[in-house]
Amino acid sequence: MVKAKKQYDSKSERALQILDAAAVLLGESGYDGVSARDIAERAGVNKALVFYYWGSKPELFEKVLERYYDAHRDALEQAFETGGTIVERMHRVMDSYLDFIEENRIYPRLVQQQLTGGGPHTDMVRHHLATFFEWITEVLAEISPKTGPLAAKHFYLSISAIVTNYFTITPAIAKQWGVDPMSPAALAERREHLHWLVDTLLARLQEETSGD
Amino acid sequence: MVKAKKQYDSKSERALQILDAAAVLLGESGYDGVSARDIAERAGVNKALVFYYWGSKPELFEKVLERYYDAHRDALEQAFETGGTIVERMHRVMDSYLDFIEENRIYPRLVQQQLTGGGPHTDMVRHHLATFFEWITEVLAEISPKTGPLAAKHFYLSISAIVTNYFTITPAIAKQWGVDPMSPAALAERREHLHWLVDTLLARLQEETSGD
DNA sequence: AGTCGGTCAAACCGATTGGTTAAATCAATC
DNA sequence: GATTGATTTAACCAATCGGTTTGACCGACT
Repeated sequence: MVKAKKQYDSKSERALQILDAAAVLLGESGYDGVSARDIAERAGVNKALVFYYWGSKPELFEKVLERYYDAHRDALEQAFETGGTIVERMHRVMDSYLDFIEENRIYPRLVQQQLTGGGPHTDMVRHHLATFFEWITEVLAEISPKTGPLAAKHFYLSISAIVTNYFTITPAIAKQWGVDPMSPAALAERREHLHWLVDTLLARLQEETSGD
Repeated sequence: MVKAKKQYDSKSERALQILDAAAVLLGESGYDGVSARDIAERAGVNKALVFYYWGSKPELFEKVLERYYDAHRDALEQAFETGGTIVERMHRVMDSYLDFIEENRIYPRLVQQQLTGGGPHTDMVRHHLATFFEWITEVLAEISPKTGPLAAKHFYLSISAIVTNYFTITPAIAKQWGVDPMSPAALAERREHLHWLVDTLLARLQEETSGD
């Protein structure tokens, strides 16, 4: 499911089974909505094994989040590092973000859960958001004023919101949406929309800031 | 807290105390993270009274959500109904939405919780989202194509995402944000950002669709 | 004085929670 | 074939969950 990191390779197969099962259930029902027994059952494993491998419930879910955050950071790091124009860089970042979410569809759900009061790991989310916050404000620093309504931080919020919320909202309005929002065609169309949107915003932003 | 609706006026003061306490705690910790004992304690009331007035935990939280949804719909209904240009109408809708959230800051948290797997009331959220979906697609129908990446449904998603996510994300990055994100000055600045953003999008959208 | 609805405290219920433990199983080693 | 260490199991624990029940208390009305 999530691309394996070195530190997880050393874990036994059974341990990763449990981690994967925990991730799925956490994404479905949230921290307090999932029991250790649910996880064990889903993983096809005895409940004691959950604690044998992962210590406690908060520790287990910490590892679930950590694995996703690490994978997310790895996925976006390259996109940020390489050069090009601002528009090119933003497209690359957004595409990497979309690629990652499409491969890990429960990820935006996990993040939103943490932000809206799910579990005991809000500090992790905070630190993780801060990282991307710094990255994207650095990219936009060239054309975005340091303060005011066109500051980079506002665009960071707006863009990350429109990228992620598609995956948390559309499942609830699939009927109105017409087609399956998670079908390849629908996902491609959404990506086009986001490209158009970012292009439009950056174009006017460049106009205004160069004119000052 | 939430503007009282007629149907709640008939309820006793104690009953509303409990409802308010439930709303606050639900916003903080989510459906499964709050116990009936917590609610009673917060309301300064005996636990038995919670069930005496509201029957059961799911019923109580259903009423919490219902009260918010009703208030939200009432707040936006007027904004949609009255006329004007598309840009004017969109501004009015967005401002009404922001006014409502600023007065009820736990509301976007409750919605996100429901969307990401919190409680047993996903159908209510679905129905509620569907209502706004129809409203806003109707407003945008004049300048938005019926299909493709510039269809109204995409803008509905994008705009509602950037409006609400400010209130769910900024509390987690308050340090990086510089000022208190919920201060009047910060809220006004965010509102300016959103106006600029919507104006920019609608302007280019009108260009493109009139040129076809 | 008696009654009534609202409120309280507290005991209580079965079910479920996170977590532990001691014994059983098994493959690999000697 | 005995030993070992890793893995598996079911039984078990105290605490908490949603929800109920009983009985007393209180102020307001008849």
